[in-house]
Amino acid sequence: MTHPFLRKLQSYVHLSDADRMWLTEALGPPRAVAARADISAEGDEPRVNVLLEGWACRYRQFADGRRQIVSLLLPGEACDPDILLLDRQDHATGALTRCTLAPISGAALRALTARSPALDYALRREVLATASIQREWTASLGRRSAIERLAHLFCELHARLTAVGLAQGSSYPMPLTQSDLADALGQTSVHINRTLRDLRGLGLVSLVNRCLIVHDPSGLAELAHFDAAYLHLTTRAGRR
Amino acid sequence: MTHPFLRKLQSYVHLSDADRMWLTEALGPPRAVAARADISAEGDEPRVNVLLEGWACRYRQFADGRRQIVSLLLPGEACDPDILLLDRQDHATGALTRCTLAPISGAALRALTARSPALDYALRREVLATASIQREWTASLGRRSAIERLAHLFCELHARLTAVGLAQGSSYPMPLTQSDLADALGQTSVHINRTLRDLRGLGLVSLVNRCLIVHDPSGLAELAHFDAAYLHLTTRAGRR
DNA sequence: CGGCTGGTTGATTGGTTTCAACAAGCGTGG
DNA sequence: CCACGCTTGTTGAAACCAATCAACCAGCCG
Repeated sequence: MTHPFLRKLQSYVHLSDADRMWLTEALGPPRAVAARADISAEGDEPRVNVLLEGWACRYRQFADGRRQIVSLLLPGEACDPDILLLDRQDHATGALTRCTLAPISGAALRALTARSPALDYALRREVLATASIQREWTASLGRRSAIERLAHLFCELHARLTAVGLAQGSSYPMPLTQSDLADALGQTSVHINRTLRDLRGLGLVSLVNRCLIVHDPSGLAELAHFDAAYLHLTTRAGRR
Repeated sequence: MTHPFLRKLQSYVHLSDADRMWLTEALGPPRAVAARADISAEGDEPRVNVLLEGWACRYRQFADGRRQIVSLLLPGEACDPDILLLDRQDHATGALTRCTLAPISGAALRALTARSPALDYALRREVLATASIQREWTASLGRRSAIERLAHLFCELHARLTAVGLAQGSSYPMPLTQSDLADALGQTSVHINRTLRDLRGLGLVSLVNRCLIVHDPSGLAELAHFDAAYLHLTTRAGRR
């Protein structure tokens, strides 16, 4: 059974059978985390976890209750391996749905990258892609309107989920609540609701049963000015 | 003469004399870039440059002219070394003032990290700090009000400039125009102007002659809810 | 049944943008 | 030398996008 972490890394580079075996062996015993529970808190000792199932996020919470989701973590994604260099985490990680995640120890990680140049490359590239996504979010929050922002996120999620084989054609699971979307896009849930209605009214998407259906992918991409280059997925693997 | 790149890396970890020599030797011949000129464009072949003098930024420019400055680069900072793994840049880099920068080749970089664990650590830590700053900017753009955002940026710049020895006490050079600030904070220059006036009215800062004077550092930090932890500067070196 | 979460809609407020005009500084060229 | 254009900063008035406040509904679960 190929897990999404393999799929994700293979969207960057071809992995040999040995690579795949090593990578799978490096994962510790998976553990489950309840929806809405914290995976790690600010100030914790850093640890590297790979998300095998479910959606999670990095977030910052302010004293007065305001919350900003800083990045979304989808199945097959991990937190930055280099984070082990720090002695305390600078942000919290939370489960948005029920999640299962597998730890990788620092030693296992070092062994992996020492053994396989391909894995080393794939892991570094994952870090670069994460940074690039973070920059794109910065640009979105700074300069895109509400409807562009939401459309852009939907496009991004479509591409990222497709890369790990979790999208069915032009629709995909959408477990986020409107509040979660609001916290990710720097808005209120009320306004997300209205923007969602507008997108529906334009015939671009509909959201039923926690599942997003993109009726007009190119229309959505055009509205959002979406260009998938920043995700750094290799087109072949990324497409399917 | 110690250059700011040394200062910056030493704010993370102690470097031996050999480390300092190796690092200095790794830098190629410095070149000057005019203010407002591009250092690299989207789609360029990636190269690692260290900024020795002047301020620069990473930015994204949309087709309709909207611009978002995604991160600021201060003297002593470099672009992500791992970027060499990619075949095209996903963002543009521009000089905000006249800059001088020195290239580091991939080979020189590999030699450095192979020779010195301290340098390897410092460079990785620089990457982590950059990522952390990027997350903080995301949080700022998403959830902070105009005045908090500006105050937070001023606090951040004070800490970062202090780390490379470019702040004089509680004031520092501020070469950014109000338009630049607007593009960094996701606002219009008109509103930056008004927000600046508000900060001045509160007696927190004043901005004269391209130099920012912080009259009430703790008041400014309190308004911004600023906590320097995310910069990952070691306190001693960071303080000076 | 009652309480809770998540979604929906309307009315109102308010922070920020947009548009517009103008002043100050500064380099350039006639 | 001064006129001119250009950039940067400043301020006012109006328009607008999104937040806030509030009410209500549906589904779910103890």
